[in-house]
Amino acid sequence: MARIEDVARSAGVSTATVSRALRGLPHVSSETRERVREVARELGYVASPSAASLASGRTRTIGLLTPWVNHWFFANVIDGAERALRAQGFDALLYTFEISRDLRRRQVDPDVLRRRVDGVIVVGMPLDRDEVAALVGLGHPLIFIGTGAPGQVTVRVDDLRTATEATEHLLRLGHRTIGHITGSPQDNAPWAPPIDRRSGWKEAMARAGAAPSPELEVNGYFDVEGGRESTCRLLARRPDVTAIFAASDEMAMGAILAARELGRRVPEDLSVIGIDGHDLGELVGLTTMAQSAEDQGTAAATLLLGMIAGTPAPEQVIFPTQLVVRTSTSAPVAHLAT
Amino acid sequence: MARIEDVARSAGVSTATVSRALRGLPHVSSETRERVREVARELGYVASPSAASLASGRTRTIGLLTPWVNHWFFANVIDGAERALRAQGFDALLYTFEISRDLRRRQVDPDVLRRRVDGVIVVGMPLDRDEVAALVGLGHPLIFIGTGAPGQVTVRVDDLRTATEATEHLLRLGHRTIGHITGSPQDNAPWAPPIDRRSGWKEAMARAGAAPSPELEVNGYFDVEGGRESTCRLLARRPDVTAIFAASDEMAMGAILAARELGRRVPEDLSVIGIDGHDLGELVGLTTMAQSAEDQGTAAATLLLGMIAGTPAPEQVIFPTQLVVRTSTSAPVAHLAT
DNA sequence: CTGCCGTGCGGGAGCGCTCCCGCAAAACCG
DNA sequence: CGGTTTTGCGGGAGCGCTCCCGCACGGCAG
Repeated sequence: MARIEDVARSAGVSTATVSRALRGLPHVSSETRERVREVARELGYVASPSAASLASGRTRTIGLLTPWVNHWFFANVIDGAERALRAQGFDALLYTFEISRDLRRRQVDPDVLRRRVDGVIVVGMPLDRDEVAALVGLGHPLIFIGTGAPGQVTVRVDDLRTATEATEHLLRLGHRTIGHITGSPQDNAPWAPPIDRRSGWKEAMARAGAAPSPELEVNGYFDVEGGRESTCRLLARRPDVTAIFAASDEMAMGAILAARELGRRVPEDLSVIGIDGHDLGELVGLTTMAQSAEDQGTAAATLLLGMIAGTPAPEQVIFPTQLVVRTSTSAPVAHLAT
Repeated sequence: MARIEDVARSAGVSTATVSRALRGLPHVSSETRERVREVARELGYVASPSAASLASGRTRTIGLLTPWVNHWFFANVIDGAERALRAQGFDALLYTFEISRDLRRRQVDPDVLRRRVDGVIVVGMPLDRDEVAALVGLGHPLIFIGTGAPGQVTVRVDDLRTATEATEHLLRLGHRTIGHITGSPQDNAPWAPPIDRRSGWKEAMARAGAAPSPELEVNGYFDVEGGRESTCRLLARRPDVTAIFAASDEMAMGAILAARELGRRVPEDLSVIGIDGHDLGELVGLTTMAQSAEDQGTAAATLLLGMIAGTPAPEQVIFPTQLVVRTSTSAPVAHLAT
């Protein structure tokens, strides 16, 4: 396997010049650069990343921390981020931290990242104060997507407003008793989407004079099964609920599933709206507040690479959400009748 | 930041002993090992991966090559693989190679992987002969999931049999004119799932005396939109089709969508079966041949780590698929009538 | 008692780059 | 035209590990 010295010898220059030539640094004449490139190609030379990292202290690698990749939001964010990183010659190192219903999530261990990455993107994962401090302690740029952290650069949507609009869509249709499916009871980080989404629902309800009672709130844990099961509980407790606003499309789909099981027609007997713009939303006619996860991934990656290059980044980048009305929401039957 | 020498000095031993002690190698007394560990903890010492890689030639990193991560199969495989890798202290480096309908997929460039990984997992991506040769040329263990390559270790399901069973399920219900949604016309690698799945359909049809005419075959490109659109084409061409076997759940969901648009009831006017066991299949009552993508990812990772450690691996690991009957398949209406 | 092997440990040569410095020659400048 | 900067390039000291080799010492078989 060719080393930089082989290229240097073969091109009749020093290793320093080969390094400069191949990396596009200045202080190399264009003829020399071309000759070095040619020789490198002939020898099939590829610089050793380990050696380069060791010598330079830079790894050209970004750590992607996420609960899972098999959920719509996360998969799309990662797809977008990975592509943007690769376009700039950076590698994406994946670390998952499964969040399950019962088990406490494994702590983020900064030691694993130490000297291994030039920056970190945290995707949709609320971190406690110590974890954030540990990541900051790595001394590399850090960026959050979806879930933020105080004082950290965050790419996200306006959760409060998005939730407000979703709720108002239902209110406008004439619903008064609107249930809300949120995440886990453990979601209590003040900078986490479920909190803001619940607040948006509460505020919109209160403003409309509809009481956002705690009875109308259930935990759906951000997955389909949680949405289904929590909807069953909600409807048993409050059969008068005519509409449900779920904090994610996956939970909204679970709600539709539950309605079907309970013999409630959607939207006639139960309107359902979610947040995300899940690919399969169309399949079930799900009305939703759509966001672009992929764009957020791309933006975060680009921002992070900028920070690594020394460009100051804005503390918040807010992405838009858009109401997409399909067939899972309508006026309540009672309302239609009058 | 503490270096190995700091630990050595502080513990009163040589760097060689620190290295041995911390990595659990023999020829270190247990008292020395404990002392070294203690000192390392106090100093917050973490070995530099770059330096270790450079010196040892091993990176403890695995390359994951996949078209995308935002598709059910791929996301779940990657989730499973990443967890298994991490459990053994290996890192997962993600490389996506978007396969789109029009654009030719970007070639796999082995140079990017060179000296960066100790092994490679290719997830559901048919590679041409040169690409396989290039990856083999890296000199590291290589393993395929879903899509194989001749002579390479592959983790997959029995696509031929799975397709046969899916088709036979429809035949048993009384269907005779069964359409098939396959992938892209460019799928021609003989070791790729779409090919085997089509063969399974053809064979089952032929065995049942139902002509598997090319007219019954459409390209769905393995996504929801492709499934929807191709189903519209198929039903326009052959309105007598009473059932569709799609090579993936995502395409099957597209087929259901199309049926709905065309005013065909599922399953009364059109039965649909897919392959995968997609999380959201239940939502639309999709009958499917379920497989566990996550288990395949875990198995591949475990196998690969074994190969790195020198354990010989079987050339094929076949995972089971299981018929899950839901509400998207039934006897054809005509059949019911008689 | 002698020879041999296993254990515990240290010395130090690499691994393959990057980057600081130094130097000559060319370019620039009033 | 002399001085100053810029450009092009080489030398070589690191970067922080791993691993080969050598050495001392104790146990053990013959």
